[in-house]
Amino acid sequence: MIRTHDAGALRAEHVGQTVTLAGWVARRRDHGGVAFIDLREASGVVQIVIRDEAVAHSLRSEFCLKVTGEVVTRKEGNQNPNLATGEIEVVVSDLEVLSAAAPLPFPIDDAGTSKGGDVGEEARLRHRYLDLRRSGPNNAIRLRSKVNKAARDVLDRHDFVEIETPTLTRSTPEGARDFLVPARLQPGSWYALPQSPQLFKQLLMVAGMERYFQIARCYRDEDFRADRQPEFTQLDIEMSFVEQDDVLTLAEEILVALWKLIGHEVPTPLPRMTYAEAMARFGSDKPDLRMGQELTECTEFFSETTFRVFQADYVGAVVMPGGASQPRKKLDAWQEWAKQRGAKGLAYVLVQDDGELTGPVAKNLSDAEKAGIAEHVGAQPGDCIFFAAGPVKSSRALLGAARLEIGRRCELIDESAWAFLWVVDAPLFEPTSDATAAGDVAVGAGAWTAVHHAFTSPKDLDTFTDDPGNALAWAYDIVCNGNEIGGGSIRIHREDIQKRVFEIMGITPEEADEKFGFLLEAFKFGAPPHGGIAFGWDRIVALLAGTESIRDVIAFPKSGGGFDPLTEAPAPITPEQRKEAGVDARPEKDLPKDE
RNA sequence: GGCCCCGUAGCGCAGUUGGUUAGCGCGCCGCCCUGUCACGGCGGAGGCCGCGGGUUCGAGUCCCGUCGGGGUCGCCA
Repeated sequence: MIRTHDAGALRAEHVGQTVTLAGWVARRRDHGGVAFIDLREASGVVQIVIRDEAVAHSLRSEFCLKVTGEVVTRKEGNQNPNLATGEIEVVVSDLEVLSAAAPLPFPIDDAGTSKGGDVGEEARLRHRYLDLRRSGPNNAIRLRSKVNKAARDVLDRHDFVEIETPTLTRSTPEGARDFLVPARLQPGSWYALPQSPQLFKQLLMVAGMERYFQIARCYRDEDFRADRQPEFTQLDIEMSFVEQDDVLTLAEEILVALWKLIGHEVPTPLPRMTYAEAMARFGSDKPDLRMGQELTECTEFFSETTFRVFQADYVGAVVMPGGASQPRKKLDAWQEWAKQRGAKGLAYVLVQDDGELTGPVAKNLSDAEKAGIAEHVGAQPGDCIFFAAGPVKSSRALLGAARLEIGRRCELIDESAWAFLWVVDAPLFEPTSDATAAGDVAVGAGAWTAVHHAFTSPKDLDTFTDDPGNALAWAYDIVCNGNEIGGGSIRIHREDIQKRVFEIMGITPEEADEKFGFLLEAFKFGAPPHGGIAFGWDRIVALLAGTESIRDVIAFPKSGGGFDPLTEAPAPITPEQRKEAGVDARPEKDLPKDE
């Protein structure tokens, strides 16, 4: 090693020793005859003292240095209690510039950042290697490594086998767009990058691995969102001979180990809620339980109403505490907010301090309705009641979004809380019209499509064909603070059940064979019952790191549009590459169109 | 794909109802400084105001288009 000691580990006990350190110039304070440099490396920071002005003068921020010197006690009054190494300093006898640094595009040092303002994300990503020298981003990536290890430790205790699956493969059944890779050796044919290792992990169960996991890269070619990257990571797990509870218990053990890293004890078992209950109470399949303001069902309450808007399949409400005093302008803004979400608007009633109901909707209510509604929805004088009426699903979704917006605006969310929740008993199918509104690549042409995926086991094997809309699945999502951080299911391992599921989804045997015949074939050879879960690793690490964006916990993330500002990928290719890759090759026969 | 916001010095930002020489902080460069730790002092350099067009006597400022970034809904588990 070039260094004899870690700079950040030096303490009073090292006084008198001659040490050689290597690191970067974090800050320099040149006084002419004497200069101080904060030398930074992975272990921390130590102050080095240079008495040779000729040596010190040319040093600049982020020069990479090797220094040799004696560790000495700092004089009384010269200690720096803000530094772990603040009782000592290293008096340099020899200094070598290992590598000089050009002027920096943005400040690296924390003090510089606090002086000069936050750095924009684009600049940070363009010089991500410098960004990662900064303490915040650096710690986030280091935390991610610890998170990986913590999970591996738990899984190792349970005899899991870590197995890598291919990234050049066939389309997997998640339903997003695939990234495609041309196959040079078979012009006209393409690999797909996996949207998840779903099919492979099931094959590994057939292969007798029994307990598989992988920290797996997944690829989905969808439009960008704050939370999304075209490539992202899952902790992917699959287990044989298990039931739902077995998977949930293991998942909880992992979550406990992860949150322990940041000093939080997650109490287990985690609460569970059915999908139906989550939708009814929170208007969401991933409720944020850090706040109250649950939705109230008012369909029954308004069953006799003469107000035409409320003569609907569903009427629900959510209360905004203190919302009655909002100025007209703010109430109008809520309408805009609702319209942005594709709703016609957001009906509201203001409960005045004297209990009188006002607002445009109030005059349409009967006296009996006016007398009872505040109590029915739990509104106090001074509150605002928002209503949504119409189809159950969209109305609840609107109220659920309103609930969260109320939480933000009224600061009802307990930011210090960690609220975990299992959402179980998800529906097996949803009407295709919901899923494929915009030409989705959903598998199958039937009236129903799988909510999770086509291999999810029905809870009731006898009745699901009769009433697909109400059939429940052995599927579960783990939710933390309103984020879905993982999900999985017990899979179908019986051929007859799988056939019936395909049938309901309108997948013909031919199509099934074309898309995942290899899996169905595998299932003919004594497939064990199995199930699993996949965690959204980027989001989990972001939560643990306390950052807003998953970009902060990815070493080299992409920015909007899938562009990497550092490498400037994606990039055009040469005509030669184009020809060789076979991008333009005409296949002998085109496959039938999707849909 | 729809809607909203932002592009001004290396970085973070200001720039009035359109007005003459576009500012501030940090950083950078030079000189000085022997106990600082967000060191300090003096001096200096650095701008296609994203790009293209238009309105105007005059555009960083107003209009149209375009590119880039961010957010959000659609989409995506």
